[in-house]
Amino acid sequence: MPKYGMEPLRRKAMIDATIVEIGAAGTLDITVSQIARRAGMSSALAHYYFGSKDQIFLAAMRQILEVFRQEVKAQVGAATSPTDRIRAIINASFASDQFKHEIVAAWLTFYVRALHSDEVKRLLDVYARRLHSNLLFNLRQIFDDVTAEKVAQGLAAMIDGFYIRHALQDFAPARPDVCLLVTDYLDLWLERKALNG
Amino acid sequence: MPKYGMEPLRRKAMIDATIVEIGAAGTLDITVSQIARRAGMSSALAHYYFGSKDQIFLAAMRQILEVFRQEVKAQVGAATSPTDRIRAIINASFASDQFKHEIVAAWLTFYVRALHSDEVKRLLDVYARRLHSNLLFNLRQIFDDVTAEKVAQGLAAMIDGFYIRHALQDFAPARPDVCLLVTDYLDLWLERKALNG
Amino acid sequence: MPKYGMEPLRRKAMIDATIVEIGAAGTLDITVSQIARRAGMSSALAHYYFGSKDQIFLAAMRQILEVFRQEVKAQVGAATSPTDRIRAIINASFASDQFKHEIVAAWLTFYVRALHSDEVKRLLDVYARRLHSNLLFNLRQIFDDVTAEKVAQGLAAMIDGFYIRHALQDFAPARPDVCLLVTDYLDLWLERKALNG
Amino acid sequence: MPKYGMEPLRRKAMIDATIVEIGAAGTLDITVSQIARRAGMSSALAHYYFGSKDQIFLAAMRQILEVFRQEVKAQVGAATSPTDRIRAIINASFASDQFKHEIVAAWLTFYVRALHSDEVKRLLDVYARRLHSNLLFNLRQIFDDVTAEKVAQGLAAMIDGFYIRHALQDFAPARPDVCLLVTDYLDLWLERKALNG
DNA sequence: AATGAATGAGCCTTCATTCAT
DNA sequence: AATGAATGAAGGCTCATTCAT
Repeated sequence: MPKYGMEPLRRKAMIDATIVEIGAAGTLDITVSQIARRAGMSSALAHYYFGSKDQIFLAAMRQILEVFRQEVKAQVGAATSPTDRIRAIINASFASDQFKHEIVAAWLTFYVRALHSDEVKRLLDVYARRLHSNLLFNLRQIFDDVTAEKVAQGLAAMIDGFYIRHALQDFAPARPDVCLLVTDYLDLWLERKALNG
Repeated sequence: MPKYGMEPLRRKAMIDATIVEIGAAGTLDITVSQIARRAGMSSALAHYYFGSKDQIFLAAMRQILEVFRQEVKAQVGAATSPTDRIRAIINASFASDQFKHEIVAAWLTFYVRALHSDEVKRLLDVYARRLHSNLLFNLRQIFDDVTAEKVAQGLAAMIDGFYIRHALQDFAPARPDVCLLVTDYLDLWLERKALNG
Repeated sequence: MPKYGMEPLRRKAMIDATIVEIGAAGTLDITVSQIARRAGMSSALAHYYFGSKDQIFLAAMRQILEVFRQEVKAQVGAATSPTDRIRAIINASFASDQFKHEIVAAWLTFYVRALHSDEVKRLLDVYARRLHSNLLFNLRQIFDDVTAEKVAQGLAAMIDGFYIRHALQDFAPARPDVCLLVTDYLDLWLERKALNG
Repeated sequence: MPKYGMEPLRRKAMIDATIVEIGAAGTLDITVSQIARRAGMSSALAHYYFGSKDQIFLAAMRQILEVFRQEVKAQVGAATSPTDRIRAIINASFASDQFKHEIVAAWLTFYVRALHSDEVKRLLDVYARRLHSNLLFNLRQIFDDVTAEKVAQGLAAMIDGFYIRHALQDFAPARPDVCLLVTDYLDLWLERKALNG
């Protein structure tokens, strides 16, 4: 059954299967065979295309980060003011795609993996820095530099926090409420600014 | 050379070793033998006392949660007003003991484990609910119920968010700054309340 | 881009690549893919031409033996007396081509392979018998039959012995010295014969 | 079925099984499982005791070399003159134990392994150097230094050569004849010396 | 003629767990 | 109480070989 030009399809299938499998299992303790089976191929073929289990995971992570990047880009692109752009970033972070069970599970497992894999840590860092500079750039058009930095940190922490709580706690607020809460954090700062001059 | 009354000491040694080992390895992918070696005993004995690897991890987690509970209790007990008590909870969450590398690593790994272990999930839930009701109880003495709930959610998310960022990002703010940022979130709400009457 | 009449070239390329690869790796533990890559083709094509890995090795071995046969033939052909012909055989055995690292490695690995491959054993046997009868034929013109047999055995053993030592030991004598030592063995017998009448 | 104090027995069993298995298979391409099965244990236990396949092979090789060393020591110890001691070394090299099929197979495979394993090469080197200095020491009491070196090289080569031929060729001379042939090489040199004064 | 694609079989190694002492 | 001994089960990875194109 070998066919030509399968590489991109197989790679895509493996990456998707990896994310689904992590979600289903809730661990990185999943075997290459499991993933390959779900992707409809032999584990040998998975190695043929990716070289090693590590590379499979990295590819999956890259895709998740890339999809997220696109989401942010799209939402931010449609906004016109700094405040709107910040709200767009927040919304993108909680976009429904990102909030699917398996994606959140994947994020979490990647976080853990970052603790002892430099490659994974590097990838996460890229994401974190991009988010940070993105927020900071827009916040600086509203607040002074020191305040902007504070708000950026606070927003990022809140986003990550809700993300994780959503993954783990049944009584965590639902997506729309989460968006409102984070957006409201920005509003609180805007109010303080208005108050203090 | 077996001795009497060793059980509690052995268990304690294993639990401590588990936490240290998780911190050192940055994964839950550590073997019972590794832990046992660090605790100065054979892996067979570890099984004798705990029954299974799962139970070892659960015991370690219970200890971490218990230590945290004590920390909160102590700090909150010393406070006299609702606002102070909330600040005490925040401070306790970022107490230096909790912020040590290995503890944060352990937390993270437990989060992941919660994704597919009901037992772990239950334990985490207990912690989360306690924190939540603790915050809520004090916030309700300041804000109306709806607002209190919002602030509680926001605070909890921020705490978790900073916690994780601290574990993973080199450029995350340091402990004192983190405390200030979270406390400031409470202040923002107090200011809004003062403004709106 | 398939071409006509490629078969002999491809086969030759594979055989040469096999010998080089064995020399480079120092084992028979080399993969068909490695050889094929070095020969500039796909492993699938290698199978197409040779059928199996075993056949590839056998072909390589046949070539080595054939080259050696030619070498002996050429050198012996130029000699005119029995003594000279024997010396020619010795020289041919240590001809510089035969003494290259990869060839010696290949010989050694073939020896081992002979232990459990009848086909390989048969090939080695052909070589050994030819060498033996070659020596014996000439020795019989100098010595009585019993002595000739002894000298033939001794010479063959010495040749093989130096061959192997050359492959494995840093302090083994160099090629010219080896030739002298083996030739000298013949001289020792000639001297004894002269002495005893 | 675990019992105490099994380590030495298990190690011995594995080493013996390794040699037997190499002999039976005629390759180093034997699996740890095969060896372990022949030694009556699980492959996991084999790793428990040796750590890796490589270590198993090295241990087997060390034993073969050690047995050979003992053999030489015993035979040489009983001799009284330099000539006798050299003859003893020759005899030891072809001692019946050393000439068993599986031992010869093991030697050969080790030779090959030496081509790409420094550890194996080192072990073989130790053996070769010991044999060489052993021969040289005694030969120097008979011949001048230059001649002694030549004879030592010639003897060593002959020994190795017959060894290998014995392993591979059906028509190679039998053990007693081999001994005589090699010893005779020494005699040829003694005769030449007597002749030349 | 030539190759990318595909797989089954197998190997080394690790590990949680149990058992005899 | 404590441990060395022992194993079954699995997992990642490799490779000769075959198939579709």
